Amino acid sequence: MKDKSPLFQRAVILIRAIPKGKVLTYGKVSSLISAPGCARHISYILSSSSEKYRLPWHRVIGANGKVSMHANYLEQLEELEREGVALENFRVDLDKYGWQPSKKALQKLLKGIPEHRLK
DNA sequence: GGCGTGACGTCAG
DNA sequence: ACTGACGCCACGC
Repeated sequence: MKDKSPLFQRAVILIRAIPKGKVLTYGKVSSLISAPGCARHISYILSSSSEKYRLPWHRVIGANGKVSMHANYLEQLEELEREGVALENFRVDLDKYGWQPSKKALQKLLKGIPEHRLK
């Protein structure tokens, strides 16, 4: 994906803003940046650019709080536990650890970055 | 410009 | 609660 893409930029900013000890799901990320349905794309961003942009990629998990299986998922489990996120059998309690940014905070974060134009 | 693909989501059984 | 089928959509070949 091009780094210029609004979808990409918004995703990167949002992911970087996830507080320590909190998590977001792929679907939540996509809807928060006004690109619902693009959950799969979030995964692409993480796998391709988490190093480059120093993303806290371990704080992004699948629906229902389930950690996705990927090359570094073991590292992800360690990171989460280190931040105090309890894991029970590859799962996180979203009610407890799910991040819910306020509308205001969200606006501030994404200020100046155009929304991705959905088809 | 068509076509397969993915660190996903949802729903049925 | 778990599994599989199917839907999804921008990217990249």
